[in-house]
Amino acid sequence: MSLPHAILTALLEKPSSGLELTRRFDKSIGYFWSATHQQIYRELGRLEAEGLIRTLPSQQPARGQKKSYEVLPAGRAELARWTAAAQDPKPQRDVLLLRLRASAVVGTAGLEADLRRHLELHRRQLAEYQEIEKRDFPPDRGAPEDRLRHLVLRAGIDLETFWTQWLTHALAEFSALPDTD
Amino acid sequence: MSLPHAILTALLEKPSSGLELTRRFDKSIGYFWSATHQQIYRELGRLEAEGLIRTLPSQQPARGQKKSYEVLPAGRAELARWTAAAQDPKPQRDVLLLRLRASAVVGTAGLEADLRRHLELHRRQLAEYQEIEKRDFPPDRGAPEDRLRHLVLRAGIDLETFWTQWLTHALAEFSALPDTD
DNA sequence: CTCAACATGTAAGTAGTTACATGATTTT
DNA sequence: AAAATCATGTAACTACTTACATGTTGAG
Repeated sequence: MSLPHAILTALLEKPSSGLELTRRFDKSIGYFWSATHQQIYRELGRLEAEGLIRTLPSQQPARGQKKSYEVLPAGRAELARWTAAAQDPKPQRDVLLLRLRASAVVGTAGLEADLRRHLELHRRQLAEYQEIEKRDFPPDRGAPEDRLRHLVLRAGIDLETFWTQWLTHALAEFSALPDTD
Repeated sequence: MSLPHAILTALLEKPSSGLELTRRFDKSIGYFWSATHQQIYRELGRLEAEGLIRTLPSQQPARGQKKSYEVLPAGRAELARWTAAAQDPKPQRDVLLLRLRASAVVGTAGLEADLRRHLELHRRQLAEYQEIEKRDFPPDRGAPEDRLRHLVLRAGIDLETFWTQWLTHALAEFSALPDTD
């Protein structure tokens, strides 16, 4: 049950319409919680039905017409409750590691090329994060909210750094491997 | 569509029954692809219907009675195909980072305790991985399959190392933060 | 003979994905 | 007036989760 809370956070940062939220989920929040526009519209409907958000006044609801939402006090309270509540980490799911393990059994043919591709993708993502860090988080210590957001970005940067290093190491191992296929 | 391939890999490593697979998914493969026994039984049924696996001969199927499976040639071929096929990395989903971002808006009350708990969990997981590394992967270079499996374990170790470091850093930031709640 | 542990399964619900539908507004 | 883009939505499907059901085997 995280998508509704991701949306509440985004709406508290700035009231938005469904499509605007979708765009913001394509960057920023979407870096660690992705969502499609279908998910978002459905969830906006639910949140409104539960009285956690409402459409901005002075907007007639109509298909094809923009409809912006804002968070109600009950929504903010629910978000605070959820943020503070203990939650166990979800078990990892990583397809690439699974494929590597499978390749130990059925051979590594074809896998190396995709590792290379992933390395390139992670390098690009890392560069994008570093760009954001340079732009939005100058070295002087900012307001507490900014320091928290910087922490989140740091996690993204460090994770992408891990992947680029690990993939580089994996590719080096691959080239030292006899062709097993 | 990764679960069936995780199961094929596990069965190729060693023919097993549903419960045995469940146990192995609680460690080893489950470290990066978790699954419950319900998922596994359902998937075993599908894989058998598709002709990718079969029950070991000399076993009468009966409820409550152990039923072991082995991979058929078609199953091995499908696993090899899937391993070699290019796949985009799935977008990240991390609840803890989402909660941290929410805390920038609704306050950090309660979150610190859970960060501490997560740090402890990741430390334990890291210790477990390092134990496995010491036991199963001695420093001399083993067979190619072992080197591939070691690579997978290295990813687990490095990821847990990242989390312990990042959480330590985050907690240090927290204690330097004014109470915003 | 009862109880715990082993073993396989069914049912119902939630979350996420993919494909498609429809109206409104702006551009050419 | 046609095409592109903006904007909101429906429908169907797949994967995963949670709760429960049922039979078998071995220990005390």
